[in-house]
Amino acid sequence: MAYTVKQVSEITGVTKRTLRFYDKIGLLRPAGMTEAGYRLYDDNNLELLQQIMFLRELDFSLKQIKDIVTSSQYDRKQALIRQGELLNRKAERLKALAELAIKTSRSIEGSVNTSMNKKEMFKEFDMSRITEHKNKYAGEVKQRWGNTDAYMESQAKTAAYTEEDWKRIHKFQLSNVEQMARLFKQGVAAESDEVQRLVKEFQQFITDNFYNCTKDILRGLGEMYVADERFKAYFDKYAEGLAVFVSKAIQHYCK
Amino acid sequence: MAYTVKQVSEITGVTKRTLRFYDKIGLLRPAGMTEAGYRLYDDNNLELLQQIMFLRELDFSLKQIKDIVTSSQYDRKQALIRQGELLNRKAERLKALAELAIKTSRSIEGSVNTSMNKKEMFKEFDMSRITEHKNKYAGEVKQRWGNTDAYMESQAKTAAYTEEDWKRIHKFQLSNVEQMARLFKQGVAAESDEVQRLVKEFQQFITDNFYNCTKDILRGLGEMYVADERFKAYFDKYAEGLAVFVSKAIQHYCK
DNA sequence: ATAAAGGGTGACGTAAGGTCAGTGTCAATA
DNA sequence: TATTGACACTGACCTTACGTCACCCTTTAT
Repeated sequence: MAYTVKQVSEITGVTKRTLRFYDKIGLLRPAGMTEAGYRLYDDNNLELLQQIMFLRELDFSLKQIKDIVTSSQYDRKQALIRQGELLNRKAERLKALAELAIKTSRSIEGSVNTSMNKKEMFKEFDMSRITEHKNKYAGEVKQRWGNTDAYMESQAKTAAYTEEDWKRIHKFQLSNVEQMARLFKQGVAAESDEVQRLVKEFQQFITDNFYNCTKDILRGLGEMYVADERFKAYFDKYAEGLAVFVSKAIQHYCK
Repeated sequence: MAYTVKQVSEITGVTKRTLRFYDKIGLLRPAGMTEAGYRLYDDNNLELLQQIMFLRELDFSLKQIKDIVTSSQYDRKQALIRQGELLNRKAERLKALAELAIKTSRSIEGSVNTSMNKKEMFKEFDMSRITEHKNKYAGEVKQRWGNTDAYMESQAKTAAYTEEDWKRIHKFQLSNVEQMARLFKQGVAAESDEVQRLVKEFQQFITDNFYNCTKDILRGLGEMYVADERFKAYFDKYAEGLAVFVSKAIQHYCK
């Protein structure tokens, strides 16, 4: 079953522009294209789109949504159940707000001011409880990702690497650490733009060649560089104290 | 009771930046200013802010909110009651979505595809019911505003009209309706250019001689021409069914 | 064969703030 | 009295998630 943009738009209520946008940012890539470059969606696309819409309804940003649904840890069935819970929670918040509105309206006796407590007037608007759970949900996926998953992805990727690839990788790694060492010896701060740029390059490098290196994972690496003697030795070979320096730079970058 | 930005921010959960923004766009002007230019809010400001937050929760745009709360027709108590209803409606939509999520999750049996109907998968996302009511709410205020206001404008204008003016007015009205009747009898469609031109002339005529006849108001007139027996009789005197014809022409024009 | 309907890209616009830089003010403390 | 830290101000630019517009190409129906 292939659907054109228009059809998808009609089935789902999402505008054509939005579909093109989601394609562009890589959130929802159509399953295929015609020769003329027309987008063609399939049933999987529709299922994903439904997921996206649920998550949007819960006010996740598109970026977060992308992280969530592209995680290999992602299990649609489990996700739907969690989403159901969160939607209920949100509904309850709205119910409470509705009650507050009614209650407030009753506290207005004609022109007499039976004024409510000010804080009470805004109590139900508080979103922290929901936000907290949202973060937990977004986190749940990422957390596990960091551990088992990154490793497996890395294994899968590197299995196919040629000698050429490995050369390239070593070359980059060497260049990156040498630049770090140079700046470190020059006394440049770990928080400086130059150093931070190197950290960013490093993160991108890991992502490109091994696994999706999120900030959480990167932070983990940074900690390891000082905690694990082998890594520490590797860095300190270039300059005494470089491990700590790099670790600091990474911590700062991940804030 | 005067509150600083920080205090308001703490009581309501709205950020300082947002408060400044609302001030800038004229949505929530602080009751006073210190000599140094510090904003000072009072209890009325807080009440208004609560209103704003309710309306935001209902996804009204700030512009709409401004229109609503600055309307002369605005009655806070009534508004709170309406808002309570709308919030409940929104909560129910979320409940339905939650159920859909659960239902969808159950339709996934391991890897077996008990696929749901595609349209069903997106049914509950449809916002038209809520949007409709929202428009109604935003409209309600404007409606009354438009009417009473147009009426007063009209009164002011016509008070100064001479007999000469009235003759001119009657003449136009007669000519307009007669042309309508002629085209109608000839079987010309209500959507045709000729008829539409007459409608446009009519709108301009009202605007010039009575009050600013917006499309909204014109639409209202069109509805009245069939709903109100006296108007209906006036038109049907020229030709049986003319009232409906004119009404249709106006509806088409106002799209 | 031609028009209408649908598709494409790219550029620009918008709403509702967030973020940052630079500066002024107030209350309390040293 | 001087200073310091919290709080305030403005203005400029950044961001997200699209809408809108202009302009051009395909597909389908007549």
